[in-house]
Amino acid sequence: MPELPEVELYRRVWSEGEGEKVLAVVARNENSRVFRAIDPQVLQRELKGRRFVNSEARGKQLLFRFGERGDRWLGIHLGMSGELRVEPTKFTPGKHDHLIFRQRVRSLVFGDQRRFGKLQFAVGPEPPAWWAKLPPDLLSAEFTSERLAAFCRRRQRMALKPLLLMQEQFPGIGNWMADEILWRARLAPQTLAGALDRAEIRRLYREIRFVVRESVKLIDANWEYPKSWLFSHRWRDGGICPRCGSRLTRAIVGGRRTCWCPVDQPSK
DNA sequence: TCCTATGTTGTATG
DNA sequence: ACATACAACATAGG
Repeated sequence: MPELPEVELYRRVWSEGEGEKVLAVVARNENSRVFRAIDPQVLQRELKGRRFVNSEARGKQLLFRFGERGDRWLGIHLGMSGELRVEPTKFTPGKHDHLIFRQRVRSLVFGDQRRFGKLQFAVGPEPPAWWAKLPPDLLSAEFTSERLAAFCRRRQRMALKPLLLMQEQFPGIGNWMADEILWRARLAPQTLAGALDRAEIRRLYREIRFVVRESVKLIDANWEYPKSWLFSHRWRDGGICPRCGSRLTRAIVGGRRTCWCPVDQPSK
């Protein structure tokens, strides 16, 4: 169930194998939904014997580059339950392990229990179109508060919670990050995007950037964050706001589980 | 048994 | 055509 920082963590896991060849490509459960966009046999033919060059994460999307010319591109979206692991060269794959790259001293494994994940592949000198057309990174100069304001105007009837989950504008933001951002910006999740004034847009912008930047910096191996964040208090009923001590509210907003502080984030 | 799940997408509706 | 809402996808765990 990875969001931006967890996806980046997974990228780093596989990066241990960068610079080394893929000796064998093992695709299992070939009818699995994770292969809906590619033919696993093409993957085997095109990547066997190729060097794993490098990798990049943008939002929840991952891109892995292979080949002496760097012209083989593997895209991975982890969906709800995807994971990337490193295992010994010879290990017995589990039921949910769909793709394995065997290298000299390790195996790179893609597993996905619920199979909402998606693999993509392309050959060419440049990153493929589905990668190049991804929206600007939230920490880039392209993501400005003016851009955020324009999006809020266009989606003025949408509540902030589902708004922040729209990957076309907020790549990498997921359910917990959206709650964290709104809590820090002191905005109720049901607030309509079109109702924000200039100062509120500014706050939302600042906290989007803060949560993206700091979560990547602070995430640990257990996927945990400081207790001063909303993060660890939002999962179960009865949680307490780590800022003001009030009882947190949990409800479905925009179809998704949402947690907020009714005192710090009052409805208008 | 029933309910839940950190995501995306296709379809229906206005 | 555009914006919005929601079921569907597949599976395991509490």
